[in-house]
Amino acid sequence: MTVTLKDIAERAGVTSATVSMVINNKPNISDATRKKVLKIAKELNYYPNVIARGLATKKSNSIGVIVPNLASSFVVRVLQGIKSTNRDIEYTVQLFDTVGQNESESQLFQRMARERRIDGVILISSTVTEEDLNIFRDESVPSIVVARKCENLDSVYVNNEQGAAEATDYLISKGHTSIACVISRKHGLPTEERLQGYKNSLMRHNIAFNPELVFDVDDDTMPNGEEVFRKIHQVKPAVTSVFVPAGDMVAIGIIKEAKKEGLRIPQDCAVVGYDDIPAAEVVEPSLTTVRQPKLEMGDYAINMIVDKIEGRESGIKHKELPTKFIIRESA
Amino acid sequence: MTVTLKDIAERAGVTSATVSMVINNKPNISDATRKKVLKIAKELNYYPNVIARGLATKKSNSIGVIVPNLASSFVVRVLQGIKSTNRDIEYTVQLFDTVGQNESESQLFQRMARERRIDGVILISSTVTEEDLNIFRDESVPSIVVARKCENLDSVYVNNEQGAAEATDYLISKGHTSIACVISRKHGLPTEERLQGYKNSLMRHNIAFNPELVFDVDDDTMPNGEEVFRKIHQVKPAVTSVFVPAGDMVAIGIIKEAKKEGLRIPQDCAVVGYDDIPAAEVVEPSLTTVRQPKLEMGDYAINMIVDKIEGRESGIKHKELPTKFIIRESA
DNA sequence: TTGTAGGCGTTATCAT
DNA sequence: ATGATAACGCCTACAA
Repeated sequence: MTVTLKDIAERAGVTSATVSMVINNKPNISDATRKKVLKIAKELNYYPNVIARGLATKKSNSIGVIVPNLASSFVVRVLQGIKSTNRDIEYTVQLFDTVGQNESESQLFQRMARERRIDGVILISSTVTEEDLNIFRDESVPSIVVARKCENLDSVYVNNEQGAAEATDYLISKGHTSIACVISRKHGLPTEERLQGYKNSLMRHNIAFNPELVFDVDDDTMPNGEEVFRKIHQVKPAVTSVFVPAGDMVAIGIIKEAKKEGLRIPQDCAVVGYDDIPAAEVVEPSLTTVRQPKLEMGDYAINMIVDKIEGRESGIKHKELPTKFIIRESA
Repeated sequence: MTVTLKDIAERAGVTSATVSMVINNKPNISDATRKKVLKIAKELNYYPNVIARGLATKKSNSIGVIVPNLASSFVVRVLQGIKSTNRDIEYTVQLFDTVGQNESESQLFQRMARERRIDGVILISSTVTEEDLNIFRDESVPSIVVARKCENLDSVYVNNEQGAAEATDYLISKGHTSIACVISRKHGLPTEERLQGYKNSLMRHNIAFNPELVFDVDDDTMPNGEEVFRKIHQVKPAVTSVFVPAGDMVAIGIIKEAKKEGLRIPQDCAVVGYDDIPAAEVVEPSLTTVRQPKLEMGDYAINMIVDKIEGRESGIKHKELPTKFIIRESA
């Protein structure tokens, strides 16, 4: 049988109100009853029913994390950051993904908010539209978006422009002037920022931007990288390096295909990826890439959202984290 | 303002009881009121408060997933399986990990159950003791354990013995008689099973089991693989192949180190891993390995737990899934 | 310092 | 077919 406040109250000879106050560490309780109540609670192995508590307090004590796709190692890594910080926090994490769902992120969010399932949400998604993000602001549930800069919503993101510029700078410093750029257009804003960083770097070094050196890919997969390199390889005069904001798996595919076609990396063609996934260290030559501080983003996001929920913060906050350029062998 | 049953009831000129019945699709409601109520609900953008509902029905409509460590790609993959099946299911997934926590899996489970946070739990963990698992059985909340065979609890797992035997068989069929085996003892039962499969295979082929060819490693990381290969390389007479139940990252480390020491893979030393992680395709030569049906395990687990929660299943069920031997270049 | 009483939003059991 | 009413377990004024 499940034990409730009332059970404890009866045994202790007090009312459930008193027991409640003891359990919640409220002041103005005599030491004697406090001790007695706690003792009995322990004996009975009492745990408060969080649902009843939630109804009374209008809090669910849980935070929703909405992710586009658990298959993405980026997303998982941010989630790890969230969870490991979440350790010391009394909120439960509810996980939602939207891939293959008929509900959009914002619809899902709205429903969760209205159903009072969650006290706040962290949205990890680069693909929502600005318009959709407005729904997040309109609900009375705090939310923060990760990996995407966003004017009128809390957000934590990296400086993609700078990360991409740094990578391009590096290639240029190695003497490259013909640098292909492989992006993933459907990933929206971050892609644009990275592309801009690439352009900025070229411009700063007086290298003309050539739209024909920009290649588009659908997803961050190895086969896509292999395929795109075949196209890159046909460009005349030959490019000597490839920067791959689309992601490390594409970059790895490019390396594989380039080697297969007899090129030496990085001598004949240098490659720089984006993300720093585990496989980046495995491929040969190992992949030079732009690392995003994923754990830190998760960490910051959960702290921020808790502060919001508990009213310690108000107003819109933005946190920009730096990328880190990881030099390995491929460039 | 949040809209409740009562709000709808007032506008519709009925009581909240009636509205409740409409919302829940109960029979014996006149078409007229049903339509009217639904219309108003829609206008007001009503969503039921799941917490209040939970209190009344004594159900939280959520399932806990307890994982040892989100850093493990195995765990994440199972989680993916859970989530993608979870799509069509009205249960919410709450994620808990226990790494660095002072609560054990079973304590956490007990608390979640008693707090009525969850209607059922999926435990992905190979490291809990049999004893601890008893706590799971004792609570009145259904639970299922993934990746670990377990007598008196529902479970879904792979036939590790067979998977390991198959891998070993393959190496033997390639003419190897001196096969090192790299395990991770701290991972308990599955490790033992894999080791047993390795032994069985040797025995069936009349090859003496040599304990000195068994190496232990702490975690599934590349550096651990590199380190252990240095030891393996010192064995005289030289081994010609390595089977790595400890996991693919260790196997990849072994390949790297072996190449560094001038060996050709698989000619001088064949390597077989365990898990089939993404990087297995990336390493050169690509890694022959034992794939576990992770998505399927997740899929089965969530279906099973929902069936249990809803009383469609009772009694202890076990599901054994087959491993799949993936032949690539490293063996 | 403790008890009383009402409410949180739903569901469910009886009546009507 | 619908309405009253009492749970569900906890919290929180307010009263004593």
